Amino acid sequence: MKREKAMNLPPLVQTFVLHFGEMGSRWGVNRTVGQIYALLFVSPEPLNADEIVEALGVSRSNVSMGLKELQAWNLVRLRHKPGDRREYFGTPEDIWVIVRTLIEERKKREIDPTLSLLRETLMERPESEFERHAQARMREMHDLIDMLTDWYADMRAIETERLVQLMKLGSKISRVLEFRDRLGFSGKRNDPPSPDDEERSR
Amino acid sequence: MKREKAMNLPPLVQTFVLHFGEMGSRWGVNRTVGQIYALLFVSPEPLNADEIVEALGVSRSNVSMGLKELQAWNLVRLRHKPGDRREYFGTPEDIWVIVRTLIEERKKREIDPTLSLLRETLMERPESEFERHAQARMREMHDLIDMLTDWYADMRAIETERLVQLMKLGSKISRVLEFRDRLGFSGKRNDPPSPDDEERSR
DNA sequence: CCGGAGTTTCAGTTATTTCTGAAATATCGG
DNA sequence: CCGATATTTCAGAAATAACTGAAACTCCGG
Repeated sequence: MKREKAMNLPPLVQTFVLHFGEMGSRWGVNRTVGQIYALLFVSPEPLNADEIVEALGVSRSNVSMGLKELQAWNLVRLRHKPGDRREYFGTPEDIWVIVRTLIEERKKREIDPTLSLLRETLMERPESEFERHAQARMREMHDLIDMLTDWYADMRAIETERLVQLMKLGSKISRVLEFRDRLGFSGKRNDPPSPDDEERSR
Repeated sequence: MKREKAMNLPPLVQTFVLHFGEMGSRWGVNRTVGQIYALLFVSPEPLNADEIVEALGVSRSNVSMGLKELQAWNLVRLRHKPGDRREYFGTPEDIWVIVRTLIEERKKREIDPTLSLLRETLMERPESEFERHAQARMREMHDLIDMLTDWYADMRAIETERLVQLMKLGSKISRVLEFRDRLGFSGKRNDPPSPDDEERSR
């Protein structure tokens, strides 16, 4: 007597999986994709597609598509078991890897296209007063996004342990600016002096 | 001869508006909402609902709902013109206000509900080995999100000018940690000494 | 408290997305 | 190369979300 079309999971896990399903839409993936990821995330070992079908009570093809999408997001790791042709799916052990990937992929989907469009649009020549103002506004947006992505690129390069330390500092970090100001730093420290140290010269 | 059901905008603006419409879905709003916001953002002065209808070629009621949603996001400012009962809509002048609002609202919609659920779920007692592992995994997620939101709360409190300075520092900021380590800081500065400075304990 | 401009609500339609089952394709051991 | 198993594709069905027009409501001046 195997129950079809219904989830078969311990209550704690089911709650979590259902929640991720609901949130999925807000995160730009569909319900099934959210559920699959939640399941893989909490699972002690990698699962194959049929196990996911069984656990979530959705169609095999749906799972296949969901896994494909998760792979496009770089969010799953593919594993193989000896003597078993089936593919097993898991999430990265290190949750920081997951977070970094999520941010990277969302940036790619949600920020980069707009940055490109803004760049292109700012090349055009305004033909009216309205366009002139619009372009000025777009430049503001472009410059802001540009700065944020530069900053992100810098942060991404910092290793996790150090990043955590920095974040723990919280707003205390801004005291570093007080130092700079008070001591009249021109921005050199133990690097060879670089001309763009004070302000980023973009 | 007024054209109905079609956009009537200068090319540059139209490109921008259409792009925001398309991106809207990735940003968790529908096409019309994205278009309305793009239009308001580049518009030199606030617009009333009918002007938006005219510019975008969508129905009056659609604009009404879109504006309502934008208000729920705190992304529009309501203006009134003397001797005119109609409401005029605009975006904040300062683009940083917009970015801050966006981040705040997305956090509210995309992060906070999950954090709550995790908190609740972590109160439960696991009934199986699977649940035990799942809960451990959820705790990892909870602690990470918790740290990130703490950090975010700190950053939010920093005024924009200073935040920009900090971001411009980029990865150079992490040298502040080298100082700490090299000088043997125990983490006190003008705060009371805290035992959890090296590793997190929260 | 009436008239009307302005706005919102909502039931129904249209468009879009998600999901499924069946068929097609791929992969591997023998 | 065959047969068995695993996976993907895809056209249509089901579910959701977006959009519209018409009606309802609000607010104000007179």
